[in-house]
Amino acid sequence: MTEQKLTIHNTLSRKKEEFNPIHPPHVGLYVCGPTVYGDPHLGHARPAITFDLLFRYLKHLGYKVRYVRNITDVGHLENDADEGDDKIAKKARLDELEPMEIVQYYTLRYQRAMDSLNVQPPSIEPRASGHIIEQIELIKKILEHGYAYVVNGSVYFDVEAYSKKYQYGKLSGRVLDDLQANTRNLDGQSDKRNPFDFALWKKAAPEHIMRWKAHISYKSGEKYKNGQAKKRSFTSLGFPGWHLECSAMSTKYLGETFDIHGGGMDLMFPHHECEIAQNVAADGKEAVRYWMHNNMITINGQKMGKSLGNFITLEQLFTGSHQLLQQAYSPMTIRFFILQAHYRSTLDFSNEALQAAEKGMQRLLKAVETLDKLKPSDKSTINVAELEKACFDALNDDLNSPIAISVLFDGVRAINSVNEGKEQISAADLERMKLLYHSVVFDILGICNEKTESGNNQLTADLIDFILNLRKQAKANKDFDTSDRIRNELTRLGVVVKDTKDGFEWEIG
RNA sequence: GGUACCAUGGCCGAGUGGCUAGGCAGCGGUCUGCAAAACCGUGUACAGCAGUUCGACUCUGCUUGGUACCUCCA
Repeated sequence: MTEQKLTIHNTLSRKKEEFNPIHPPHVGLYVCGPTVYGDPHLGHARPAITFDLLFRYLKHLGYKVRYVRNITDVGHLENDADEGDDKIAKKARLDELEPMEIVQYYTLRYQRAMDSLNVQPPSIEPRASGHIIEQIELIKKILEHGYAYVVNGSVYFDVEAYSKKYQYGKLSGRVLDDLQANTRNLDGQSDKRNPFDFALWKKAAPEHIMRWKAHISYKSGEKYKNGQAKKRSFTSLGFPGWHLECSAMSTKYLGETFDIHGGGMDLMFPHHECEIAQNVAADGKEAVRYWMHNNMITINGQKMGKSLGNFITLEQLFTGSHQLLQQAYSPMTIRFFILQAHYRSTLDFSNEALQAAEKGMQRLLKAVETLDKLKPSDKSTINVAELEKACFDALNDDLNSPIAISVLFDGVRAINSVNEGKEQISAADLERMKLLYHSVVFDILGICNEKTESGNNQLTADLIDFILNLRKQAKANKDFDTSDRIRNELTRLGVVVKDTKDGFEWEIG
């Protein structure tokens, strides 16, 4: 369909690169999912929708994609100090619930929100807690290769040792010396040799409610006099470090090397940096070919984040129940809003911007409906091929959805002009146009028409049609008192009446 | 403090060394009993200063302002 190939921006090289999968037609895609200890918010929607677009587009291009998006349900600490709390354990303690109750509750809330945003479920959605064994195996390998050390039952990654051979910080552009100088050291509390070391396994205090027994035996670097490697072993009741889960699960489901790893830009350091280090330390090679990072959503120019307390949950957005919101915004409005900005730009939230997105999307969807009503002519005065090319060129250019959408809007004007008889379209071009809009709008951008599915059943629809036909009669008889009364009453009941050339339209608003 | 990034018309938001992105709002028009809706048309903006260039919003330097990461965050 297109001559141009898909290029994607690789964070590693900071350049757009042509996308070539390792084992075509298969593509392995891993994206960092949520830590399920709170309601999903607008920030969660961005990576989900960004990588949903990628997922959908790769499939459109004919690739067979295995998309893995994890659920973090253990190991994500409140802070990096040794006394750091596990987020889920903490929430569980506060609410007097089993940690897995918290996990279950928020996982379902997340999935439901993603569903309403028309985000397709990933192929595999693994949980960290279900992969403790894999994570312990990984720790063992890293210990045997000499890039980790054991202190008081906890295991830490030895960044300094790793840096002698490999470049720690290459993804985020950080230099070890800077890290050394600038990392906060919480005085004396730490078992770590260096403040920038990170935990692979944390020994848990007895009151810690989420912990697993790890029995780790490994060949240490030390040797007996006869040359045999000394074996060491220890048992520790604890839990895995946050960064470990993604390394373990991506390797398990996508292999030691795979194509694309995505996530929010805020995860670049330290999370993804640590992930690279863990994979290299364990297997001697980097796992990921292309790193993709979406930018943040801002609110009044400031990052929206859980820790900043300025986030809006998706439910609040859908229902309009937040002091910053002037109205409710439908899931599709949110989706369209996010797609109207490029995924690597920050996107500023405002009521005005969301309202603009809402109206724009309605215009686009209306035109897609109009497309089905168009009458073909002998020839075309509009260039569908050019439109199509511009649209796919944009998508191929690092998923430039805002440009693709702007091209679609050019087409909207053409569609409306044909409808008004100002332009003409041939039967073949009309088919091509329909195919283009259906595949780009519905399949790739994943926009669906929400209007039709609101709770109005057939009886209601028939009744409203009946009443409006009475009004139409009244109008024909110039009985405007009656016609206005009907319109006003329907408006009061929430039915928006729109007069058209040959009759009326209505919708429940 | 260190390291990045950004600065575009009323708002959101693309992009480029010379040729109008797009959406929303506004304005003008078509339609209409009125209104609404819908549709059509319409806007030369690119933080400031200096430099490179035939030509810069786009390249370079400086200034100012802002943001992010360095601690958990999508």
